[in-house]
Amino acid sequence: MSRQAGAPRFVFTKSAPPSKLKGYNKTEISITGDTTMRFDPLKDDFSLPKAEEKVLAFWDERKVFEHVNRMVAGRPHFVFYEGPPTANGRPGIHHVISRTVKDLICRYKTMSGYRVDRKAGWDTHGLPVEIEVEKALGLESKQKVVEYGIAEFNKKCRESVFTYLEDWDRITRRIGYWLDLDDAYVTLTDNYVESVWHILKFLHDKGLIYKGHKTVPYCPRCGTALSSHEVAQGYEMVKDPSVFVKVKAADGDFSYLVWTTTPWTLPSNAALAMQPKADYVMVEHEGEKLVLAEALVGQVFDEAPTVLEKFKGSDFANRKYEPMFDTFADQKDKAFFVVTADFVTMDDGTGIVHMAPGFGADDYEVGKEHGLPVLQAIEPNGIFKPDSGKYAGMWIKDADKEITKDLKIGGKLFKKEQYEHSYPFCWRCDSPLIYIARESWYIKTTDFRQALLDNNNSINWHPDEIRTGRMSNWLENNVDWALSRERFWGTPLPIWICDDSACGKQHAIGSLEELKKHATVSASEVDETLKELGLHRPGIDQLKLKCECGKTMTRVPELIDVWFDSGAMPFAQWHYPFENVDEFQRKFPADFISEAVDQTRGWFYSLLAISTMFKGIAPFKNVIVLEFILDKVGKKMSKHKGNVVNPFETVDQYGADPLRWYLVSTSNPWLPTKFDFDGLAEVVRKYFDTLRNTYSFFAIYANIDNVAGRANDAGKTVDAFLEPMAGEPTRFDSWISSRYHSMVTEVTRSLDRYDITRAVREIQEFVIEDLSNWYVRNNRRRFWAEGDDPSKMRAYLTLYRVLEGVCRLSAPVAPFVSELIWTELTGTDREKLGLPLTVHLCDYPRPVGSMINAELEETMDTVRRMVSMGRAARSRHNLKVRQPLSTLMVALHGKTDLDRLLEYLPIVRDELNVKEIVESDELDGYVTYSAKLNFKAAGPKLGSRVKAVAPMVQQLDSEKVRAFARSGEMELAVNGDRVTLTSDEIEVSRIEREGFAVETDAGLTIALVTDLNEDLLDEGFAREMVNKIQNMRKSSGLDVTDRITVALHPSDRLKTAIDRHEEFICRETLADRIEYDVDKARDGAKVWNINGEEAVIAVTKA
RNA sequence: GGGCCUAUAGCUCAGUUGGUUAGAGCGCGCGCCUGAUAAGCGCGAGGUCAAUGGUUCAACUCCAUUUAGGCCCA
Repeated sequence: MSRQAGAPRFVFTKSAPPSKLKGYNKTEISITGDTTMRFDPLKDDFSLPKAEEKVLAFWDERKVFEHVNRMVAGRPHFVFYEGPPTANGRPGIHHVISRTVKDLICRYKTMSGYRVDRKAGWDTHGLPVEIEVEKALGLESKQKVVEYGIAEFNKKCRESVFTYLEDWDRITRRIGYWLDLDDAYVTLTDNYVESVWHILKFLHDKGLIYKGHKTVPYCPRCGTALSSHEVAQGYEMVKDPSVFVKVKAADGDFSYLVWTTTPWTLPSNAALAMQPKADYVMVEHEGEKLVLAEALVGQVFDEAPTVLEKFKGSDFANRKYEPMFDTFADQKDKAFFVVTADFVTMDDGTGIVHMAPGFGADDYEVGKEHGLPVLQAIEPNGIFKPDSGKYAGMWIKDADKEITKDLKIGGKLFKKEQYEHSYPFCWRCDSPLIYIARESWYIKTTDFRQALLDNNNSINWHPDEIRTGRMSNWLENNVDWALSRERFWGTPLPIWICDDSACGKQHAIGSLEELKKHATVSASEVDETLKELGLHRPGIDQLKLKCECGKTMTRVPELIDVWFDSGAMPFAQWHYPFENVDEFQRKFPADFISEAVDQTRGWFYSLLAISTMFKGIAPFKNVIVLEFILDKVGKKMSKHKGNVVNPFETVDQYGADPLRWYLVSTSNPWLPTKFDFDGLAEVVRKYFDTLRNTYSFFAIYANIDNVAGRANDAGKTVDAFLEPMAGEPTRFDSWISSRYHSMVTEVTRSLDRYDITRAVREIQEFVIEDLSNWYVRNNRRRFWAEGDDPSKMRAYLTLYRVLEGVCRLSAPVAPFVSELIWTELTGTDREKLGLPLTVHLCDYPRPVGSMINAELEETMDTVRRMVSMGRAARSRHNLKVRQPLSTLMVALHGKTDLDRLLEYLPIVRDELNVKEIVESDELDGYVTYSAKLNFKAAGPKLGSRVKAVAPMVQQLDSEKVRAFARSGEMELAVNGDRVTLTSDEIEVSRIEREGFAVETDAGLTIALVTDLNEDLLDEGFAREMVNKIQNMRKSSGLDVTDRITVALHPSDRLKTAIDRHEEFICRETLADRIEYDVDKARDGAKVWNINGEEAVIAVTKA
């Protein structure tokens, strides 16, 4: 969207005549659209979500993100890596928290003087993508994909990965996550793949990539092996058949009792395994002789059978048996005998294990030792092979039943039960996984175990338990990385093997250039072959290499694990080492990353493993590990539970800032967060409304004095304009400044430690409690002063500075509201005045030590406590604050110095509406003393005598405690010993005696004198009158500055009071005069009961 | 089966190196205040700090076991 230079976007209106706007150009920077020379109070029809949209429009129009990036270009780098999501699913609420955390840290570091580049990234390969496309195309198996055509299929995959790109861009933008989406790294690009190839070649040429024959968890439906972290995601409790089979010995008149939970593997049986050291027995059961482990007899038989003979497992070694099925009858010479193996346990079953080396890791290993054949009656897709007899073409789970039935018919079934255990299913398609011996490529990560552990320890994990616990455990149990995948859409494994098996040479290709150099066809033919899909199947498969031996080489058919793609991003995002070598060096390793805890074995591991192997160091220094977001009752969010929170709707309703604030303030991001809309609404009410109202208060009064307009006329910032007019700071001003800087200390310290929640809570507490509920509340009157009263100007300046600081302080968390209020506050021509265009370019507040006055803060605490106690005393004695009382008596018990409090007593006087405050020891008469041992102080000194001393102290009578309170020392006899206790070791408390308005708290007792005389009553009536008139002003819709006329018909008692306080009443209510001819029927007239006296009151605009 | 985390008021969360009266906000009841605030203030009800055992003068806190939930690994 472009517009002509100088063309105004808004028309100047009403109270801001152009003549007053010399050198001012608020149109350039107005977010709210209020172009007048004033602070927009953000009142009335204010809507947070709408205001955020305006901020977004401002960011867009002024290209604020790009502007920020330009302005910080010369600064030191703070390196951030974006973990790439896949855009073939919709973004959810959990993406909002992860993006909030990332954005927050990046904004904080930017404001703290760093340059933070925020390169986006997209993960575009892998099985999840293929599954989606298969579903869309209705392809049910790998074979169907081949029939459909790999080229067409992969083209669809390439389109699919950006299906929801628009949603992702939209949520990213809407929640204010500043990310460079235009310069994203994309794992499917040739440049990216080429960098990955470079690393793979590096590893291959170091001998770290090998081809193994291993038993892998394999999804028959997806047609691929799964990595361990994929398998882990799919465990479920299921009931499987548990069958006990009688296997006839070939050399004796008995049967081995064999147990399995996978009957479909029985036709692929090659041997039986027994524990060599364990005891076995031969028992007689229904006329048959059965062999099983002695330890398991009780579990297998309901009634103990007769034991005929005892053996050791080793006694059966190498003894032949008759195969259960004739599928592999031709293997008779090599198979079907008993082996002994240590892995056989006595935990369950019969102690005799059915061995199918084709379908089990232990079976395979043991089989290799004993030279057993790998018998596989089924295809990897879970279907029985055509030559496997009657089961041919049958699905394994169906075959379970058939096989069991056949065993029964053949008299070979001993018994059949259901067995409940946890079994892995494919995390994508939910098919049961099978363990099957496959050829697969591996990376020897086990060679780096120690380096991985060391590098892991160099990382600051938040929380630290991940480093010491979960990640360390995982690394200690590291197994070689199963790299290859037998699929279609992914980075091809760049290894070519000579077609001549006698030669068998392998060649890993590390670049496109190298590929062209070694290809059997010309460079341009290579380009032509790869034109359509780049470095992907099927084009890449067609390219052959020339082998040194003169023959041709063919690429292996496999792709690589998609985790390798994302783990290679520190390098591949720059197309390193082919380009951007400097860029890479500046940005490796990362200072900060953040993802959810499920990435421990995913991205966190793949990053760490690749960087460790390739560069020897950890690829990131700090990481915040996020927990999941659960629903309100703590259940995991999932589509079929219908408890998924839609981030778009949530943001539209509540606003992005409250959502961000809520997510990071409600609990630490590394704890599971229970998402609750009520909590979110509370954040809006408690924090955002309070902050906005505090700002509005400033805006309303500052506008009455035309502060913004006059500052602009003077060509000054608001700050610089107010400063010379401001009087000396009051103690209140100094206090709020001190509190502000103390809070900044806490916030920056927390953020530097990545303790986001702590920081946000500090800000929130400060704004609500200190700024709004104490500073503004107690200083309102100063804002009402006429003219350029110095105290008022100081109050403006103080409040202005704190608000401006809070905006900068909260900008990383709440980027919209901060921007909105900050631009309003500084709303003259910021750039001309040397201010940044946006709050996000400001320096982050740093505490100024000289502004902090700990003593002042402590004293104010006491004052607040005093007020709070006074209110409690009034409340309990039913004394309204509007009724003045003569005297507040205060007794300070040593700890606080009254001299320090003196200056604040007017505050207390106002808050509690008393005429005078006196310090008095006389309070002793109003209270009863009691004492309690201070265990923390006295415990270490007294040790086990605590138990004896504590009740003695508690039982001291009021007089003794009072004496102690004065002397500060006490001697007690404990079991013959004399113990001296000092004032630190005993807590004295005072309890109000019946009939007095007394409150007491540590170090402080107050008493209200509750006697009322005529003068006090008169003043009480006058205050009531003011209150009623103010209420009527408000309800009749008068403006706060309108002058009024008051018409009254009071009782005689009231009239006396009004006469004596007429001036006070008029001043407080902005009344020009009070008339005494009120017509009860007149519009707006109301009858009030005032402390038992009646009055008719009417209010009209003068 | 193993590792890590979590369990505190009806709800969401604090709780320092162990110290006896376990706090806050929301919600609830009563009262007050209001010339910024859909706010605020005061009082009240509401807790076997998941359970059991141990260490200690003293345990929400440290140790062990158990239960429930979460994540990860088998």
